[in-house]
Amino acid sequence: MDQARTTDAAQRGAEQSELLRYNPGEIEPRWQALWDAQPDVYAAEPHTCGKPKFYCLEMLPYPSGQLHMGHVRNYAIGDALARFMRMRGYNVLHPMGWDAFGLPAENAAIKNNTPPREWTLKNMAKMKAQMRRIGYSYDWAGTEVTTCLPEYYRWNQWFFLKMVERGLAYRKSSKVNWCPQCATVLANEQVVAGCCWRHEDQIVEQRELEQWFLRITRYADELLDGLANMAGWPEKVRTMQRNWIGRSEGAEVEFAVEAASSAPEESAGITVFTTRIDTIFGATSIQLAPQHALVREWAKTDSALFGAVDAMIAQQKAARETGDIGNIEKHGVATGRVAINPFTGGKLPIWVANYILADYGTGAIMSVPAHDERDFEFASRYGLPIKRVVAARGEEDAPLPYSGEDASLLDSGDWTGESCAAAQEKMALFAQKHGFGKKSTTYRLKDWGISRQRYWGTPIPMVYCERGHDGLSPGGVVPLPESALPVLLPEQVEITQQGGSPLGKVAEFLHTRCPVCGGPARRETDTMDTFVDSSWYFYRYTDAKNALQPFDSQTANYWFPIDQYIGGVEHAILHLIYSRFWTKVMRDMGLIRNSEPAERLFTQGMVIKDGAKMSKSKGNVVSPDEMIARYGADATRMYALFAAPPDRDLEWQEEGVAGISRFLARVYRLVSRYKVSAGEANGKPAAESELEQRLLRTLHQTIAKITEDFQARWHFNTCIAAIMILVNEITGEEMALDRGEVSSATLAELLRNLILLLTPFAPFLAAELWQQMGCSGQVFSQAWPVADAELARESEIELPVQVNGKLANVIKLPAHADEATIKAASLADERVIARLVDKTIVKHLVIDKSSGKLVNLVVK
RNA sequence: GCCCGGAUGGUGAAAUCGGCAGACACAGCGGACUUAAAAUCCGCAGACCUUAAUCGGUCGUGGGGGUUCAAGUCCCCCUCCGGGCACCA
Repeated sequence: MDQARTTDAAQRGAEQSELLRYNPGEIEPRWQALWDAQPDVYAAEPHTCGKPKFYCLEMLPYPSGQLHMGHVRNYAIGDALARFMRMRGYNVLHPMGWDAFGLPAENAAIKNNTPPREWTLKNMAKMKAQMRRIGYSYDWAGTEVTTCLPEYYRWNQWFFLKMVERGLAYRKSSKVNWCPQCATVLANEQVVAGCCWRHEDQIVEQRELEQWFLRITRYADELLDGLANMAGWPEKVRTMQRNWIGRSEGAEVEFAVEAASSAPEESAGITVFTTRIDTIFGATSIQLAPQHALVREWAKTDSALFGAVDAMIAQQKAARETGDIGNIEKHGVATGRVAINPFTGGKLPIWVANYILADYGTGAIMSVPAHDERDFEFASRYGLPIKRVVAARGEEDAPLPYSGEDASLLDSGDWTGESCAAAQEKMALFAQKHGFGKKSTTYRLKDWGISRQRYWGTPIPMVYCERGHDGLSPGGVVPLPESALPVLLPEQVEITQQGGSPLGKVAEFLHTRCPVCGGPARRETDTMDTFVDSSWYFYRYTDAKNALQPFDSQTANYWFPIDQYIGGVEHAILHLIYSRFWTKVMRDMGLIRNSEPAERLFTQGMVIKDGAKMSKSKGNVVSPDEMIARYGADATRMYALFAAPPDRDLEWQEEGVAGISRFLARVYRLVSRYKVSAGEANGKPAAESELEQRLLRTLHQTIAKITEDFQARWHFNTCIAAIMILVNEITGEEMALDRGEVSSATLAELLRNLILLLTPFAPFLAAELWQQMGCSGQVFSQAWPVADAELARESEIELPVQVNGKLANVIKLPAHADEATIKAASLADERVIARLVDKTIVKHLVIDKSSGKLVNLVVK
């Protein structure tokens, strides 16, 4: 029988292999051309359509010119979801665009002598063609946003002016990362281990420059507190943002400085920031950052101090530049001055130390060696006293330093015996009441410096009035009126790596008139950080062609918040914090109602090859084009979903793509072979025979599994495995199908639903087979199949029987068997009986859970 | 140092609630078909012991302990890998 069957199948395979060969290279471009010819094929419907809305968003790419596997995976996930939601009856917005400003375009310009705009637009066209070839269901015609075009970046300028008005954009002098080889400022994310991302041996310098900043710190508390309610975001991302914002609640305390003999009139105090005011009775010195104003003052008349301070600043700088600031060896020098502890009246020596940061807190600390590891290390080195003032109950002699807070105070005056938490509160209030301190909160988050000395970015719409005219703010800095927008980025610009911002060398751009007094003025020649572009692009998608506003509020309010945002975890901090900030600003401007941009965020894993992230330098890059040429787009994207769950890293193995391609070929042959008999179907599918019952049962179990998974776990790998099981089961019965043992209506039901289940994963093949089956309409517009629980139900169960927790046998029973039947059956089994010889049954457990039944016999 | 992830066959992985470990694939092996190959189809496949072969048995989810009738899953300790933060007062 098996022999006959094998032979038969082999012959059938041979005879049909030519005729029914799956040829994605022919099928896919044919359907692509058809869809490309219908610009609105994936367009969202009007808000009045009555369907629930679903905004499915994937992070927009930088147009490097080549789609990489990370993109393919990211977009395959989003596209599967978008297609599923459409079939589930949602009005789906699924847009795509280009994060088109940025340094690579300038580097390419220098290298190839191609204008950045030309290079960028060419790359976009190339990548768009790649995306269309893969069959992603984007509404290109309705939504495509290109951030380097004035239709978009004019609104960056508009928002900037609004922020100037609201006091959210300001100019100040600040330290920036500077790469001498690139001759430009680098964004923080472009500094890798203290070096330039493009020149790995080039240490990034700190330069002092006048910069534009956005006051993101005004929203620090809201950005932090909001994280608590963002259940749809991964905990990991929320934690990273919490760390990044770095809120520390504590107190500021003012220490008076005792007049020194050399300067009897001196009176300035030192304000320290501390989160542990409860330990103040244990303070044994004051430590100042080397850049502290008082230190600078004292060093003027103290050359020894001056030299020491200079050395410490150099050490800090070096450590910061090599990324070793955390490991700097602690050094300090006593100033000979003395501060007064306002709580105890005690005298504390004032030191300058290289481990104190000038730009955090107040640049000054009270040193409590007994309860802070760093202070302990420092005090031990320099022989400063160490005084215990906090201990957990019964641990008064535990070794120091002890930095726990689940403890109470010792030797702390009126506060002795208080818990740390209570003392922190009470002592801060006490300090406030007596005028030498207050509660205070500091943040790690700094205001967002957006100035870039680059050409290929959004011009900042400000001018500097040369007459010293004072428009709104001091120094002749004048915002342009809205009517002057957009400030166009000039086209013919010589891009070099010398002499500051390239725009400064374009005379017709640089020289302008002051909008207030009409006098000669100079334009701002820096451009905006590209993270500005990506902070609000997803609002523009909802109304991409609006020439009068960034977007229509009503439209945005219909679509927002984004229901699902999908992208790489590498954007967890910068892009995703800036986007949240921008959303809050727009809300406060009255443009939108939502406070957060995205309800749910999904971060997919990286694509790995040979154990490492794909990169040119490692030479392990797999080109999507090559995969598509060899196996087709359906196989390539389906493999990206099959090889691992989407949140995990994925090891790219070409053999796996080939495997998926073989699977799709089997589906193709199956449908091609039975489409005629299925096509003749009339009447309802019926589970008449046992075989029909079995096939329909698997079908409905598969439908249920995939439907559920799309709404919860997104384990598309097991969804695809379930489809494979269904296909294996049907093809395993081809002999029976050939003998007509399954009604054509049931066959049609099986094949049609199989195609529908494949649609989110392999849209080309699904479209082709849907048509071959003679079904009408676009397959992706069909309703998603609904699982019939009745048909999915098993008639028979496989009951594992354990003896002392070890499997003895698996016995078959009718699904409806009651507990008595199960017990009897489990005791009647030979293999079980064999294990019960000379034993006494202590317990006879029958476990009945939704996941299945199980028997365990506990014997002695 | 602190905070998140992760570790399961030769490989990618599955096991959603504590209930049959290894579904589904890849690679491999054997067979059918073929002059041959490709393609296709059928089958085998965690390790070890036992056996002529079956049957059967033991062990097995990074390591060690624990809870439980039952642990990949829960608890405690540890190792290694990946990521984030880091003299942040």
